[in-house]
Amino acid sequence: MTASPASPAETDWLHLDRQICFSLHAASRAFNGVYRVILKDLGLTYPQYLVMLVLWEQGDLPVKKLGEHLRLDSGTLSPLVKRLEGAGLVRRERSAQDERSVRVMLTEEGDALRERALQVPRRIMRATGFDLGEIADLRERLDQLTTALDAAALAEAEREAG
Amino acid sequence: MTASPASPAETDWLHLDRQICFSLHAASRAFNGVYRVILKDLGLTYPQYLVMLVLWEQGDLPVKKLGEHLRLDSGTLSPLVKRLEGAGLVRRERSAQDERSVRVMLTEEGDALRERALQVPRRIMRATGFDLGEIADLRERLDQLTTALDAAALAEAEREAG
DNA sequence: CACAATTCAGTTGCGCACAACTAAATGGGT
DNA sequence: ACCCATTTAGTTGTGCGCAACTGAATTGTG
Repeated sequence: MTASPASPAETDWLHLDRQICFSLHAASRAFNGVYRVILKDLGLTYPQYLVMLVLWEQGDLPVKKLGEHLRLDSGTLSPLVKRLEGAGLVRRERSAQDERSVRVMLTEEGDALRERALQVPRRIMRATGFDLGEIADLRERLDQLTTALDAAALAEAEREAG
Repeated sequence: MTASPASPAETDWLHLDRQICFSLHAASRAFNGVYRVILKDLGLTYPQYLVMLVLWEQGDLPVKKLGEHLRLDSGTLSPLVKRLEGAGLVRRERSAQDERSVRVMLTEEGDALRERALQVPRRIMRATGFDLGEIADLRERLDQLTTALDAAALAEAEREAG
């Protein structure tokens, strides 16, 4: 078999793919792991923390809007919000104007948790070992990747349907 | 509380954190989504594909070694491998030398699937819109991140225990 | 040799992600 | 006014990830 330095041989693509998807998969889980440890103090999981961050920043929101901010659907959010409600951090209230809509509102306790959460981001930053610039750069790449991937997934899905 | 213009005010950290963890979370799910669509042809999920990639590359392996390659424990791997076995892609065989160990081996069908999987990496590459160099660069950053995060999670866990 | 500690696979329980579905409320078109 | 498509939450089922545990086999130590 001859060497092909320009583009990898057919077979090597799988090896490459293994490296790439493993890296992202592992990074995501590692991130999740650090958040899990740090958030244990607050009694939150990582996705629950994401929901709380949105509520602290945006104020009360209907489930639908929450889902748009986080790209999560009701299948994920409904039980998650229910657990936050069980923890006393959040109330749910069906809208009077539109009875389909359910507004998720911070309780006093949920609002108070924000103070304790203020320490989280710096502990995460320290854990990454990255500075602000590196994080911003990584974030930009990831967002770029996400945009491209979402578009591609849509195209693939349509290729199948249409 | 005095203002500190050099670094963001206490409150802004949460906003920043929201952006960062959302970006990684979203990228991971977007990646997963593209793989899901593309792998549907092969009848594999994304983590199942990862396992198959390792087996195609390394040959038969005990569950333990599989877990080391993928950083997954038996709680995740046992049922996953069982499903691969159910799909006829893999056999499990308890080692004669060490009866604790279970060897995961490709069936003929599992080995044959490799041919059809060869098309996957390039479809993924196309979906990302990145070239080889950009992907390699991103991969390097992610690995760097994972290493730092794993070390930090360990340190946090030890801080708690000790 | 005997006994304790360790290793390995598997199970259970919980939470998340997502597809597919249900049910109720709303809004538009005729 | 009526019907129908759409919107919004929620439920169900499947699979992954991880912690905590069980049970069997192996290894190390006295």
